[in-house]
Amino acid sequence: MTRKKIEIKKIDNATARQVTFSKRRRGLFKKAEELSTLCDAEVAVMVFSNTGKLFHHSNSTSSVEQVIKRYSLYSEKLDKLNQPSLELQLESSSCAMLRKQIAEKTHELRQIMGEELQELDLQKLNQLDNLVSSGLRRVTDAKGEKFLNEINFLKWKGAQLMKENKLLKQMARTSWLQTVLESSAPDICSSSADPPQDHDSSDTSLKLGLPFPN
Amino acid sequence: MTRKKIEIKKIDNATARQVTFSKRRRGLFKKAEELSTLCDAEVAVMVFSNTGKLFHHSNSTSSVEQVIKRYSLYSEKLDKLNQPSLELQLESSSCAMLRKQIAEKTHELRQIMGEELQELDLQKLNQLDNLVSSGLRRVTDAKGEKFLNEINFLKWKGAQLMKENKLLKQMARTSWLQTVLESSAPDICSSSADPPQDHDSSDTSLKLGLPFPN
DNA sequence: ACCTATTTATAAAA
DNA sequence: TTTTTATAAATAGGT
Repeated sequence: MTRKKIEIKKIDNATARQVTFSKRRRGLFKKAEELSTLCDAEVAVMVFSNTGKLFHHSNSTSSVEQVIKRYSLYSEKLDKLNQPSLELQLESSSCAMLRKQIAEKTHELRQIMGEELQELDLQKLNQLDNLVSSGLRRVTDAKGEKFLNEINFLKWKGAQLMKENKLLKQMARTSWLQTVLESSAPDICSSSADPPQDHDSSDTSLKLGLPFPN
Repeated sequence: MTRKKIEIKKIDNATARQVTFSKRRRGLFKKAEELSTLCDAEVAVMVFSNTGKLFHHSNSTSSVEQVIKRYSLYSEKLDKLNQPSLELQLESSSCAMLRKQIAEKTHELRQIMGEELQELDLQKLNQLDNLVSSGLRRVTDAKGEKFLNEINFLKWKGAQLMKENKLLKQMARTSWLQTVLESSAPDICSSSADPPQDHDSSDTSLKLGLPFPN
């Protein structure tokens, strides 16, 4: 654009092209800077040379990254381009895989619960039957064992309480006797004879096998 | 930059600023276009006006998005900015949710198959037992029905084949008789008496209830 | 990288 | 916004 007007088309001479690239790139960045300063605008410029080298510029108050981020808010296309990029692709595909796995497991669960069986052939049905049977056997066994354990524990606890109770009863009688012996008033006998009866009733509940005396 | 040289600082007059913004923006984009054409470069320019409006430009052979994508390959920062952005965040959290769901379903399946039952209390175990029982009942029922259907179908098919066979036998006898009557050589009788015996043997297999005569 | 003739961009005004 | 126009800025080609 001086000495001679040039046509705007690719410069054939590689050296000339490189020189022009440098000059005009600087000019472009300068113009960008001026625009952002004069008009209080946010400007970012990205340039890749034909050799693949990257040059970029943005106004001092923001980075190219910030401008790109802001740009992405305006562009639906950018999301589409970014989505299948690098780890996002993996993330997305892993998500799809996870969904598939869930679908499979859900289906498996349903078949085990006796739904959606039409698609299975005789052999598969038989296998499923065996599978669920063995599962049920294990669950039932576990249940039986746990119930037995619980029952045994309760029985043992009952027996313990019964023993304790017996002991307490004896002690109560003894202390009552002592109280009687220590005290010189004979008329107390009839009124303090009731408490041991309470002990008896709670003992009865234990003998009937109820979990707790109260 | 004509009529009067201006200082490069924010233009106070809003109208003048808007005019300059339009003109210089166009100038910037033109310069960008020229640079890309002359030097075979990839150029993208993004501009946000102080009012928040977006303008952008890129050379005709590529989009701003493409340039941003290429730029992001050079910038580690960009990934960090894009990763926690919009739907990717959702994607990531949904991924976590999906993983959780899979873990739950897997656990459920294992418990149904009689594993990892220690954590269940008596009531839960009983519920699980009932659940698996009802599932097994449905599976077993489905299996029984399917087997019966298959057996009935095979029986019916066998009966059909038996009928067909009988018919073929009759036809064969008839045609053999005709052959005998038509031919005047009496010594053929003994040698051509064998084929009907083959028919008989296949009949026998059907009568025994084997699925197919061969 | 510098020079400079010439083209381009653009500030101010309409 | 766009056009006009005088002038500043950018730059092609040469060194």
